[in-house]
Amino acid sequence: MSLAHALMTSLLEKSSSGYDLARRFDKSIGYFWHATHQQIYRELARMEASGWIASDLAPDGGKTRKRVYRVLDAGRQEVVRWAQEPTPPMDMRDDLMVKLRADAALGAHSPLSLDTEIERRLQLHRTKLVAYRAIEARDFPAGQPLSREATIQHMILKTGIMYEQGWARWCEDALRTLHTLSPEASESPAAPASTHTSQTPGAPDDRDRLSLAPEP
Amino acid sequence: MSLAHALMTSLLEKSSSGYDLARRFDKSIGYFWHATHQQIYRELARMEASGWIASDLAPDGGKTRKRVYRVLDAGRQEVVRWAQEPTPPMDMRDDLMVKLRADAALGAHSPLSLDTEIERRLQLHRTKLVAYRAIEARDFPAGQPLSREATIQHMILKTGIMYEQGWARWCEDALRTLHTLSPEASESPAAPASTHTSQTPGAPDDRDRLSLAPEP
DNA sequence: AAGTACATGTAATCTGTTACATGATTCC
DNA sequence: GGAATCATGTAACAGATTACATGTACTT
Repeated sequence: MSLAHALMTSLLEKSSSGYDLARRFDKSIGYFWHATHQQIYRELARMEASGWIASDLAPDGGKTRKRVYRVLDAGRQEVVRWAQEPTPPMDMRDDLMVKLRADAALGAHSPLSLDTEIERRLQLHRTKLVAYRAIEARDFPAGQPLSREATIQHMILKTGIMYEQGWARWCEDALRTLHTLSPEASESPAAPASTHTSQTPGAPDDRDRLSLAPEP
Repeated sequence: MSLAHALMTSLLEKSSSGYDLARRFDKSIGYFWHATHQQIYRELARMEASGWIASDLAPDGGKTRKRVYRVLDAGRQEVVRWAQEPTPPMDMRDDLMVKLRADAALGAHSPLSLDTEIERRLQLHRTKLVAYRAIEARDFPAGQPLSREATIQHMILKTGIMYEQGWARWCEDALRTLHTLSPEASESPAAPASTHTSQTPGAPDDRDRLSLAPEP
């Protein structure tokens, strides 16, 4: 979550202005985590107020308003502190999961045609995958011994590859499953035409499929 | 993002009060997407104002303040509309990625000991994986023909399994990589003791490893 | 009688998004 | 000279997080 720490990490790699930082962020960490220039400027101002970073005017003789930020020692220490505190893994929070659940809840009557959306997403994931693989081939040629820094960066890149590949495979799988489902849409032995999901009141049917309660 | 739609989906599956919804959400969709009771109450109020849902007092004769929400037709239509509009895949935005980059940027001098954190995360992912697999065995026994609804729910569950498995594998891999790295921490051919990352000013070294710029 | 779980909220704060504003510089 | 892009910001709002508040019902 902490954008400040992500920005400082980027500044540790290279001191730069807000604008440059925004561009660099977009092209590196931003592939995992997008931030607008607004957030970045606001956060830079705050971090400077906290004494984590400092800025100098660009060495272009005042031609531009550019201000170059660098990480101070307090900032460096803060990054170290933060890096060592445990953080929970992110939720996957993907709309597609909810849409699938909605599709299941609404039943075969309402054709949500999620396959179009999944197809679209498949293309997105494949595109990213190709891009990542190109970087891998360019920056981490096989067989070469890598420095500590490069090894870690390669690790990060491989995470992106794993992620996109996982989703691409998932999309393919989902499409297959949906296609086996749609032809016999109205032939399945589903409950006939109960438009509303409301149970008979008083019946405490709390046993959802997919709920994570261990057997009582 | 749209929490409202996620909540309506849950209400479509079963009408319930804010409190119950919060609990159910936590145990189903919440495994992918956490929401606090605050968000839920606020959102319920808004959705009622929009005419998407309506509430009745619980059929317990006013003993409790419980209000049971159900989805109205306008809400149902809104879910359908939303389900068909394209949504971008979520960022992965995982702090671990940034921490790894920080580790690389700070160099081998500062021992961030990320392996402890990764170990911890590995346990979390394994725990979830076990839980998901238990549900799978309970609710989707192999070989049984499933209804349309159950098939979709199984799909969602398999996504969770894929996700946790992917991260668990990643953690194992990362630990191995880090362990090959740490013994010879100071023997690698790294740049010697340049405490600051700042380049000689004027040298526009914009060629970050791991940046996604296609060859110029 | 005291404590836990139920049930619903207000308020403050922080993070994220969108729109608008402004002036300088570089490219054509 | 006009357009694009560089570079920095203000303002307003929407969404999420955390802390606090309040009262009832069930349990021991």
